[in-house]
Amino acid sequence: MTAPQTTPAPLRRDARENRDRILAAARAVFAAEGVEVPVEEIAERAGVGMGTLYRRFPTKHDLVEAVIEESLEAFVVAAEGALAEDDPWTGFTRFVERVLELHVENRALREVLAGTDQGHARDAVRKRVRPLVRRLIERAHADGSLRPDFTPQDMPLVFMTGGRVLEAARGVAPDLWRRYLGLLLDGLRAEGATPLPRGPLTRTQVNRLLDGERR
Amino acid sequence: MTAPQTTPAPLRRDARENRDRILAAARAVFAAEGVEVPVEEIAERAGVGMGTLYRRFPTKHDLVEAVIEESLEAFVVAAEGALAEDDPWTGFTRFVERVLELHVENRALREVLAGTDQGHARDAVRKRVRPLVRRLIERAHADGSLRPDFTPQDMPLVFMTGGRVLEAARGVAPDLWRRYLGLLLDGLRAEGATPLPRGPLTRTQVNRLLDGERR
DNA sequence: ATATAAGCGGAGCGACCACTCCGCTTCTGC
DNA sequence: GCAGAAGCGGAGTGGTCGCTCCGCTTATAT
Repeated sequence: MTAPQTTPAPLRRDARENRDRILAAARAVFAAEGVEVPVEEIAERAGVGMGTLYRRFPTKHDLVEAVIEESLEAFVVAAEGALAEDDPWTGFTRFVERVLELHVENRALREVLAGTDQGHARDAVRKRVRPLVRRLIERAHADGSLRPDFTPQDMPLVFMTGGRVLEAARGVAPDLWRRYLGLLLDGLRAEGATPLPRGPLTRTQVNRLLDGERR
Repeated sequence: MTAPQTTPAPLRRDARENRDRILAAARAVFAAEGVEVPVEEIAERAGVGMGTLYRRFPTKHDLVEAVIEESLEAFVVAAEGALAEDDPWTGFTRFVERVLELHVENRALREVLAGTDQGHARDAVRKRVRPLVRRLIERAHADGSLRPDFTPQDMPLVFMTGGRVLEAARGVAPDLWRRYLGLLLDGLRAEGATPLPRGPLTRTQVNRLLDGERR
């Protein structure tokens, strides 16, 4: 077996151009309309046939993954930027804010992050972001700004709910999420925090939740 | 024209029984699985054919309306119960809590309330609940427990986000919403409230949001 | 130039779902 | 008990969407 050395064989020039056009179209359409759009719309916009699209991306999911991977990078950048902030509370809030801003620009991003459709790219990014988020939270705990019972496992609650407001108000008041976030963040401050009626999820539970509990 | 006097003509006994069985099946199935279930599943469970179901309820939407109407009543009851509470803050929180408890029991309820699929029954209930909620909020403002910049137009944010947590965690931790609600409610207290980055929606905007901004 | 592998487009397939049509059955008033 | 209106079931229709198939076209190496 000489298997591992699999170079994918170079594409013909026209094929490569078409691939690029497909990716560009998918980027634009997914960001603007979300991942629910029919594949045909992307093929049309890219000026190629269905056959061409499916030869390059055997599955709609593959196409989504390819496109979303780039956007997910911004997620990591947001976390790094937030850690660069001097004040821990500011860092924490900037991170949340920045991530939600990314969701505004890119509808597919939210659907993939919040959705339950497995996804290699998504998992990889989550793994990279996790330690950064942990430090963000630890710093804010340490300086007494973030309520001590808030754990990294609570982070999905913030993004899920913020994203929900965003999506619902899109087209009526695209920045309503900022108001909601203001309310929630006041609840995340250490000052005036009240005991919570139940503990956080375990890491395992978070994963099961994000992967879409087995049906 | 002798129009207005339209009595709907009484059903034959067997027809009436079938109608009841359809409603019972729909109630159970919608509550457990949500409104997305195929109509056929309800027909099957009721032991009737598609023809029978559609003669009684010309549209899936009609069936949903018929079933949801009863559940919506509990919504009004929750608001009344909350007003009976002596302490305004307790009343306010009990209301939110009770509504979310209703969502746990009935998946369709959330989809209809949070969804954007018009709905006569939904609108009627909203109209009835509105003054109750206003009083609930005014009371809590007056005694200084609820932050003064929280308005009735912010209420949908609470239910939308609470419902989102509920739905996401269903099957992993059905009561996770209580933890989330604890965090949010701490943000709704007057004590320690911080200025919000943007004002509330107008009533018109709320309506447009709840009706699913024209597409 | 030409052979050939790589690439192409788009009609069509299969699965799903709301909804309809119509020949047969059953209740009910007389 | 019987006529006829009311009711019934379930195969079929039309629309959507992901994905496939295959006869034709085109880049490229010689």
